Amino acid sequence: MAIGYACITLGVYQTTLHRIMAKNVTEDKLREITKQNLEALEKMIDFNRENEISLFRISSDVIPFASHPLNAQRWWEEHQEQFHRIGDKIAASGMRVSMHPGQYTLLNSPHPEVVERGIEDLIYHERFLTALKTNRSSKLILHVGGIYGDKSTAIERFIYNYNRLSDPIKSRLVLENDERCYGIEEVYNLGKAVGAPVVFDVLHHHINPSQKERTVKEWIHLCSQTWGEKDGVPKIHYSQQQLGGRIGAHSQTIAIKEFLNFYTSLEGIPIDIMLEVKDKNLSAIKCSYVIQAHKILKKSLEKEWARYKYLVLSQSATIYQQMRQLMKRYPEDAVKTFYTLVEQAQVLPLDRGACQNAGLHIWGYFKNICTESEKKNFHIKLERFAEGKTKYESVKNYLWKMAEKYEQTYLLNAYYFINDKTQSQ
DNA sequence: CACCGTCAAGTCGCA
DNA sequence: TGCGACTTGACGGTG
Repeated sequence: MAIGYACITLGVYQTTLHRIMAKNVTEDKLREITKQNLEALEKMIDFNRENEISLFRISSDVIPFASHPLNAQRWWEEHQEQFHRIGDKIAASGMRVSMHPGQYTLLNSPHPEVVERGIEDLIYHERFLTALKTNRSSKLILHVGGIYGDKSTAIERFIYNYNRLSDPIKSRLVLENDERCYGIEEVYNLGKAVGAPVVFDVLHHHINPSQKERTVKEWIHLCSQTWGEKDGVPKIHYSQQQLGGRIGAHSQTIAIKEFLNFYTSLEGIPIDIMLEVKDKNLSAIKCSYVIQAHKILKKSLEKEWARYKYLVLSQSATIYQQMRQLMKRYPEDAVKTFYTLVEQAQVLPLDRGACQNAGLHIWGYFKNICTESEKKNFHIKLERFAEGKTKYESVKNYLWKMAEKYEQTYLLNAYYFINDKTQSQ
């Protein structure tokens, strides 16, 4: 039973994936970005290991233009050493990694060239997971695709092209219900027909339910049976609706209460849960800690507190104090209370006073080591923010640059610096 | 340095 | 018939 997150690790230094635009592509730049992105991936894997996250979706963007004619490099050979090192870390920690080709990867398009590009993309993803020396429980998740005016023909085309795929690809492919075209019943039947396991996506199912009267738990149970022994623990996707967002938009964070209701309703069906949520690793750690609260060491929650504290302080000094006291007393239900307080802080509106206060606290790291002009610059920026003349981002950006310059590792891994305009308005 | 338009790909739905 | 949404934040050009 593992809980994981997808593609991006927030608030962890140098885990950004880099890109290049088609018009700027050169051999050297592709090579450089590939190397850099593999280094970033390694740092994400390190973070997951250090925080006991054993389920992770690797971004398709690690290799730029991976399945595009612009990139003819044999990256899996050129960067073999990096792949092996990352793969060893994954294996050593018992982490399960997956990949999820995007919305442009289609097996059932009526346009042959679209299908061929789709197959190329699957070859890329399979090659990536194999370069990491993962076994076939490392999955490639795929949607069925479009309807093109005639669903049954579209499904036939899917089956036809699925059967053209190589065995290594087929042994990794898993099908997922989507929010528009193919509901779980159709995907389940299709999975049965081609012999592919099925991932049940809770939010997609909610938006695009199948006709047949079955409960979520029954569907999850049925889908579990499509997973063979070598496919690993059956997996589902879980996300929550962003309030006020487009239907199907993923929420900023996973609300613990709602998650626990869902989790309890499963009554211990053995599954892995991939969270699809904007705050990524933050929710993955939160959810996995909350469902096994009694097993969580104080040390682990202290690590979380270290990452959250300035973010909380910038939202509310009161909640910050409550959490400080909580960590001091550390009562029986500390884990759940901790995240409940974090959630309370997250929904508060922007409070310039609290932001200013947090800025000053962080400035404490620099006030005795900085130059006069840095000191002056900071106070000007903070002042301008307090007067409502600039965004908090400009203060944060400045503090970030200072943290980098003076190598304040503690700050470089603080959630305070996560760029997210929606989080603090 | 701050700001903002653009981005490799396919399909669907709407004007 | 053509364009925006989907999703997303980094890139990269401009002032």
